[in-house]
Amino acid sequence: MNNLEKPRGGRPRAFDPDRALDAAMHLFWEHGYEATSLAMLREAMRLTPPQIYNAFTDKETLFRKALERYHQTEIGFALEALSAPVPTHEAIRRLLMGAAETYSRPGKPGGCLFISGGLATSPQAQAIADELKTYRKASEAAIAGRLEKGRASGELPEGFPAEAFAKYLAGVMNGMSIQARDGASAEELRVLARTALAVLPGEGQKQDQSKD
Amino acid sequence: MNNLEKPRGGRPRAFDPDRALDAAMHLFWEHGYEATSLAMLREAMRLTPPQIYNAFTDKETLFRKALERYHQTEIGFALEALSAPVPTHEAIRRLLMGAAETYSRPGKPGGCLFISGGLATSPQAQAIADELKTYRKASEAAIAGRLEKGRASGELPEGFPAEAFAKYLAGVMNGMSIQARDGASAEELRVLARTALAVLPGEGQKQDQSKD
DNA sequence: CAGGTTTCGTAACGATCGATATGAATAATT
DNA sequence: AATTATTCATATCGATCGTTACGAAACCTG
Repeated sequence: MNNLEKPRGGRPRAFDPDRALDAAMHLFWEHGYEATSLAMLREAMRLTPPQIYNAFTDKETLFRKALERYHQTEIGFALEALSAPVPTHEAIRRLLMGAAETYSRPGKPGGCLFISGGLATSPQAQAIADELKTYRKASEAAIAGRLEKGRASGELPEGFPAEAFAKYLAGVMNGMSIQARDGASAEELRVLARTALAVLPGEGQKQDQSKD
Repeated sequence: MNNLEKPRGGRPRAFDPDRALDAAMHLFWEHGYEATSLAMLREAMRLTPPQIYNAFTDKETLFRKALERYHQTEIGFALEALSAPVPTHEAIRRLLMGAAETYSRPGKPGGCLFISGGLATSPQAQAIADELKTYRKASEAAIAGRLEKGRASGELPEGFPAEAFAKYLAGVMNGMSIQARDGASAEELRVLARTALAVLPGEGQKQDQSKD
């Protein structure tokens, strides 16, 4: 499982597994798990089928590793925002603004892989759908954790419904992902995010639609 | 194209096309366009392949007719809400609350067919993805139209950004669709909708989270 | 250099995909 | 009754799906 493990011998790889995984990730990001065929992967990764299967076991394992890589390389903004030593409102603002940028980055597929990867799947790919759902639920839980922290510190009201609010914020981010896929620009997503932020207590509750 | 047109002769159909189309619609709703195979459709519609192809031309046409039927039979709440002779805030409230119910109806697939039907597709199904996007954009435009009407009538402020707000509301509904697919209950979706509504001017701007 | 190990390229596997050819069966029309 | 039109059921089409034998090639260890 570790890329750093040295083999005891044998013919060396003629390709960089991480670069190949990157190509696969972008393809899954664009077309989803099931709609991405081995033929497409073969062309994008510039590998033969046996090379893919030797390095990544099978299509499902390749997709799971693509998810891990996406989590590590593409959406670090989320953990950064939620763990930054800033007020709760600012943390959530960074989260939504980061999503606005990340979901509409030029040269990358629009939206979030955790959604585009497979929302409605065939029964055979149910495990993949479940895996993606797990990632989405983890995001929602992370938001809830940050909000509860804000409530504990007194930034948010006593009876603030952290979980319900996290479900709202996660829902907004999911919606942004779809809007991004439908062509929304980074600026449009920022405006959407700013509107969504207006319901969160803190930061003086400004209701205007002017730019930052 | 019309179900009411009488044939000049020939053997009569041994099935009800509308019931068969309903079965297909639910299957597409659950699994999306590409992940729904003819074998699955054959079983759910209780028809043989030639029956399906004779009545609906091909899989793509069947899906498009399923979209039309979904639009007519499942999401009438949207047009009702937006065309009802009620204040703007109430119209939008009905829209979001209707979505909360419709996206989590027992016995039906979670979420909205216009999203679950195919968000990320193979290149061969690009036309289907475009068609779904057109439906989503039409929804957003309908919301924008209702908001502009509210602005024109003086219910909303002079410079109210109807289109940007419509993009926010459409995004929230898209997010609700995904939350519904991830198992959110009608009540959870109503809470989400109520939170989202708080940013819309009118109705006294109440910020509490209590039930209706 | 011989033995062991891993990856290489070529070719093809069985399963499933969407879609159809074929001819019998059932209706309205003449 | 004969003709025409449409749907029926059976069987199967070629293409693509994910996956894998197979043997040669390229490295490390002894």
